[in-house]
Amino acid sequence: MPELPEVEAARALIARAALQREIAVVDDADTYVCRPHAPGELADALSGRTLTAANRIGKSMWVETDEGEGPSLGLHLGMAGRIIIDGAHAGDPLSAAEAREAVEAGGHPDPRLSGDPAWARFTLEFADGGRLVLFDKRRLGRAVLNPDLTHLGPDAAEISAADFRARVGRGDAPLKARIMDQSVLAGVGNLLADEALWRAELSPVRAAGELDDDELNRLRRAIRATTRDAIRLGGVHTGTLIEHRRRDGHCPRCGAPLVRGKVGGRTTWWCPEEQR
DNA sequence: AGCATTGTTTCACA
DNA sequence: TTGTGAAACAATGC
Repeated sequence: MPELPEVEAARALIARAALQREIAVVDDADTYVCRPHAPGELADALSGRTLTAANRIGKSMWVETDEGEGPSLGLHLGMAGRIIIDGAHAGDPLSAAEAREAVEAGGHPDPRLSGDPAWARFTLEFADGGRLVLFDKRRLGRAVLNPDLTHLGPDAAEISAADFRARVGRGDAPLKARIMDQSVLAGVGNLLADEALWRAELSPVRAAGELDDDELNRLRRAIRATTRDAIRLGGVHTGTLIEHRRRDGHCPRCGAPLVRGKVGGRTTWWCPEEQR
């Protein structure tokens, strides 16, 4: 589930709990998660270094070492990854209820994390004995050295209104596919897209190039608001539409039956009455 | 048992 | 050349 809000929570966790700690041991044995690196390459590059800054664009994170003197460590949570540092975690909440619990608990203790070493796909063990773990049941997360982020568009939470209109408001592709294209705009995933389009009352299937300036501005505000709320409430799953779509299948605002279809190759829910 | 799944990359084809 | 859509990737959940 990690989309921009979950990744931002993971980045903040790293910034809060992992910086200024010397790396002693690195487990990079999972060659799929660490592809294209060979086992030992990340360990050789990172051992003895200290993490000094945690950054993010969209769903991609990179952590600097030794004030930028050392290699950077790229981290991606993929479809189901989370970051765990000394037992605290962020990323991939499995449900809205669990996300709320995690926020209320503050320290985020998670019973599922005890005794599941098989799902620790990449580990930094610090000299003080603590550890940072990329925990990922589905193994689609990544840990790489010096990640190439040049193909990413501006972060969805930071982009200016003019830049947003210029980048999103063009092309024949469905609007939803356009805002999920990470080279156009970085950070919007399947659930955040549905929620933001519903809030903006815009149809996911309209051609992106057809939107006028007012509609594009409205969509940008909806993406920002949805992102902000998701960070505050504990994740994308706390979205209003997201919580209603399977439960009763009706629009939470007007009560019309929601439509379920495929847009841009992804399952999409929307209100045919309000989203035009 | 079969289908769906939050993400990204690759490839076929317009 | 651009850009769209499907399939593959790994593994789990319903």
